[in-house]
Amino acid sequence: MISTKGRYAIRFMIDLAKQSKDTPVPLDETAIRQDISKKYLESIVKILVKGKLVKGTSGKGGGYRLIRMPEEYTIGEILELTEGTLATVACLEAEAEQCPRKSTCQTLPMWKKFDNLVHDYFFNITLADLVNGTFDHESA
Amino acid sequence: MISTKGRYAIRFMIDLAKQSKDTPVPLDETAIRQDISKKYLESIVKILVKGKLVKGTSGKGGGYRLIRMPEEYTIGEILELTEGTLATVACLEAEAEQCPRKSTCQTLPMWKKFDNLVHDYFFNITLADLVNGTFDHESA
DNA sequence: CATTTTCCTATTGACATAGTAGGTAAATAG
DNA sequence: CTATTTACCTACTATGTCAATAGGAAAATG
Repeated sequence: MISTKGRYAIRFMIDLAKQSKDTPVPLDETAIRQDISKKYLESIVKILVKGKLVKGTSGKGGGYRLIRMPEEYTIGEILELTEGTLATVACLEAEAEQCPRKSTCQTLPMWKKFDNLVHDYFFNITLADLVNGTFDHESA
Repeated sequence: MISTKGRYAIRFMIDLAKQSKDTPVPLDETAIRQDISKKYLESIVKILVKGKLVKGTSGKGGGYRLIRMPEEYTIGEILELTEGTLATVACLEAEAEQCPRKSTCQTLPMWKKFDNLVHDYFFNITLADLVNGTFDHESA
């Protein structure tokens, strides 16, 4: 399950991509436009700043802006950063210790293949795809 | 993220499929073989019984057995039952109320397509695939 | 009737989710 | 230089789920 953290983060970045010409976009505006609690969105944006996906500038006339072009962000990296991991089962997480059943486990191949599927899906969608609505057309 | 509930349920059913000739398999044995806490496994199996995926018989000589042939169970239905849902985002859950942003949401198509992907994946794997290790060979 | 087994209810500790509250620091406009 | 706007930071809370554990009641067999 993908939580609001990841989903709001994506919507925030779409909003940035659409608004920002040159000037940074204040959080208030995005929060209102996207109908997300400002305080909560703030905590999510903090993750994006730390992860160097967006840049914030303080003070009057400040706000947030993207660091790269929308085409250069994959949805996968946004989700991986905000959700902590994109791994779908515990035994495939990066920090997971080796499972003793690993060599004989009859379910592991299924999880591995699934994990690849998920990974491939989200790392092949860019922020630009969502902004342009390109995605909507190419999908079934 | 798929929790132990779903993963243990699948392992439990694989175990049943492998053991059961005619006699029911007691929970103790599966718990030991699969190295899962008996009491915890019990709570998961209860869900499977209620969902009519397995049948339990009490008393001496009792235990659990599959109701159908392994080929007739999909992993999708096991996961959907034990995990409660296979929906990957809240707005696509069955009980979800209509999102007001639905018509204009630029992320919804992505989630929908992803949801279909997940659904298709798990509903096209049967219990028999895992038991036979067929899955292992056909996968990358 | 004793034993084995499932079936049922309740509780627990740890953690995550989805926020809220209240402030400090930076930058600009007047 | 000061008021205002904005990001930045720490802490708290309510609710829920996860992964178990505990203890017994009911059913079935030998």
